[in-house]
Amino acid sequence: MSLPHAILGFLNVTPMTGYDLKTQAFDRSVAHFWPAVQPQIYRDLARLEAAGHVHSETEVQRGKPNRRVYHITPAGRTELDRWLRTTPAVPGHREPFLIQLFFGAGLTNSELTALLQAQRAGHQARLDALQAVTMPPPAPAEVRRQTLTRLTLDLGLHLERAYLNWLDDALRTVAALDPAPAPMTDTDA
Amino acid sequence: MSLPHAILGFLNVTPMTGYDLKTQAFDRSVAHFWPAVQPQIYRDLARLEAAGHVHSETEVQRGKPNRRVYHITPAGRTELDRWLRTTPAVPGHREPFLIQLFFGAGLTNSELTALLQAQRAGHQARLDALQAVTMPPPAPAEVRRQTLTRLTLDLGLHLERAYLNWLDDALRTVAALDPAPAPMTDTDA
DNA sequence: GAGAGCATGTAAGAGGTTACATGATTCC
DNA sequence: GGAATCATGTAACCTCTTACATGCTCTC
Repeated sequence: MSLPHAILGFLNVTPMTGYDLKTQAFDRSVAHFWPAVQPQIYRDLARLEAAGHVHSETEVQRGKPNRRVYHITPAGRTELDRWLRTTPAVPGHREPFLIQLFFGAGLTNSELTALLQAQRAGHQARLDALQAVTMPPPAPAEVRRQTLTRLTLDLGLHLERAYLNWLDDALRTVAALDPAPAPMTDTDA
Repeated sequence: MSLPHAILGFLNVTPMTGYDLKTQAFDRSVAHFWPAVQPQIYRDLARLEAAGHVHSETEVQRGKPNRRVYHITPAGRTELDRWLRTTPAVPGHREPFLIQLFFGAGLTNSELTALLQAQRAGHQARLDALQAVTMPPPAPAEVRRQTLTRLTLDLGLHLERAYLNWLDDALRTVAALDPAPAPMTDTDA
């Protein structure tokens, strides 16, 4: 139930269209901890409107498609405010790559290394992207907001660095493994 | 598409029932990077059987419900083997708590601290659970498998420690924030 | 002429969660 | 007497992803 609340959070700052939410809001600020695709944003906007948390007005444009601009309502603001104080459970972490590693005793050392290196490239790219984010110069009225934004970036940096450290450890560990063939199963042996 | 392959991975070691998979296999070894609930396991077993990757036999028991024991088929083994070599994308990370932090400038310092501390408790509990896992004594024939299992545990440890470090930083940062009221929105100001 | 940007959505499906339903045995 | 363990599933629902569909304008 977090995506609708993230939408409310953005609309609470300024009214926007679904398109704006996707390209300006999500993709540029929260994508690293809450990626959102476009059909989902439109669907949740429709639900939020049905619930009375937002309302929309169509702006006619010439030469461009009409814009449907969404505003937060007082009820939406109340809901956002309430949700911001709830305690979310720590989400379960799902890592397909670890399933491969866990069941990968039948792979050769070089196959394992290739898997690890592919992950390494992916996480390095993420770290690079996070490091490329620039924060605007601190404005006195925005210190609180900017500090919290900075913290969300910092978590990404911490986690990606930890992941990369582990990958480097794992690459060394795998390189040191006895390359003796490990049977896929007991019955194969 | 990882859960069916994890099931194949377990059945490749030994035949099991859906119940065994849930209570013996998933909950005791891969839950920290791939939690699975029971209806999902039964559903994927049905799909795997329809695809010819597993087949089942019913064992009649007295005093207990019948057991439906699933075995991997040669086709299932081929599929597992193929999948283990594919390169999975780095999954998007979703953290509801960071949405609260990102939009939490309207909360008081003590409300922010409470949110951080609730997360801290959750992640500390996870770290404790990971540290409580004991590995069996190394058996020569199992070195390769055990090393890979050890690595999956290590990633959990790395990430939970990094998360906790960040939470401690964040708690200090929030404590040092000017507690001046921050308006929820521009229009509220 | 091709591609990017603006702007709206629908349809279909995969994956995951929660609640419900049943029933015997064993342990406290 | 009550809870846990064994063992099967169904039903309903929510979230997220991918593919499809449309059409104009501006820039290269």
